[in-house]
Amino acid sequence: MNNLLKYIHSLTAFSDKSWELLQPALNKKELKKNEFLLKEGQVCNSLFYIDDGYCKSYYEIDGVVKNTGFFFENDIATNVNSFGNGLKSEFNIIACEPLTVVVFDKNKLFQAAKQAIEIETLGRNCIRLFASKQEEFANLFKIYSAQERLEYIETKHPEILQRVSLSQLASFLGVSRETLSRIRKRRTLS
Amino acid sequence: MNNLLKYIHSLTAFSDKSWELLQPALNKKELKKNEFLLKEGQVCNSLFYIDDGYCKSYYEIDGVVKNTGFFFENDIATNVNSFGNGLKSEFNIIACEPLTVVVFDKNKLFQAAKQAIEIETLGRNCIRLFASKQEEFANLFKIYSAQERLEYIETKHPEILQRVSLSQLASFLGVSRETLSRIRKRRTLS
DNA sequence: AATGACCTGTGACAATCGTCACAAAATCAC
DNA sequence: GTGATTTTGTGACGATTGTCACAGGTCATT
Repeated sequence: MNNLLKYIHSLTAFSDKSWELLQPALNKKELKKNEFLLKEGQVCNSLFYIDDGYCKSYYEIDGVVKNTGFFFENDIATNVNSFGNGLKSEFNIIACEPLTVVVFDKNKLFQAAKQAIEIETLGRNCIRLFASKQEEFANLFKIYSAQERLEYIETKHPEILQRVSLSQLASFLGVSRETLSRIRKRRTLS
Repeated sequence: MNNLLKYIHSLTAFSDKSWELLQPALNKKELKKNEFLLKEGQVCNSLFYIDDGYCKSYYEIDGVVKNTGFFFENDIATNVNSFGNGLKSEFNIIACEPLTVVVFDKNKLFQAAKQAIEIETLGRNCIRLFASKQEEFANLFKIYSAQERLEYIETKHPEILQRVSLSQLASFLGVSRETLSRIRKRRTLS
């Protein structure tokens, strides 16, 4: 839990008492590669703090996998829409490597937040970071071409390229595997 | 302020006392068409509750306008990244019609939130809605084609089509104006 | 060494898209 | 109403992309 505590302190002031109050909502969990954190159709009642390893979110449409997000150490993975509104999730979250997460249980988290405003503030900050990330990637598609999106990831988020295969990255960039391969080729020629 | 109060009550339990504590952070403002709520390069220190009219966020890249979001009545408009981290905004927010907004001042809001957990919770819920919306639109680009994105907007967010011109909508969908026009033509022929 | 699973590249071809240019239609200001 | 401005549609053409098919490479396991 040390990584989590550091992460929390980087986000907001957090007393020992708040940390104690938060404990009942936390649950450390180890997952094997390809185990699900969240399945399509389920309601998401958890936030997943990624302690070690990484996971991805993906839609499966007509049998085709479309990756929508990658979550590494010190990220929070969840389905905000399902978590916040109690709706069924339209996508999956799956471990891409052996994965260690700290699971925040929604109900117990809300109970704890009522007792300590620091926990409420922590929640707000977690969601703020999440929103910030989503905004960043949503805008990528509106202002950049496929090639520019790749270059953006290369400069601003090299960690993704270091750990995710190009096949996996392609749908995240909104292009086919073959197109991503050709974009890379085009550049080396010029 | 009636609309805002209803909006708040739809999000979270909110006492009269919290409402009073919140007042110093609020400031009603009227803007003409094409007035800026936020300019590129500025730090965003406000949340804008849209009371009447609508506005949009856009990047201007090499002189070309790229719309990234539209905000209507009962939406909150802001730059989460700038607001949360105190960074300069990379995009603009501008009134598309005569606009009435309630401006939340960041510092005064945070001060009020320290005194009432209900305000802190309100903040969390506002950001949660924002994150939810961003996630929805970010995923659109990863899982759908341009035509499918248009159809998604038509069925799930018809209010955008009713109020925004097709020229304005095009960059939001990540295509050129001409392509959007042809997608519409293609469909009427089949 | 052999096997199988996965990843990457590439050729061919059709579909889609961006850009430039211009015209028609709709809207706005006076 | 009239002229100006904005919006939308469309033709032409080159660039980019998706799809299908196949080949070579890497890596872990046996």
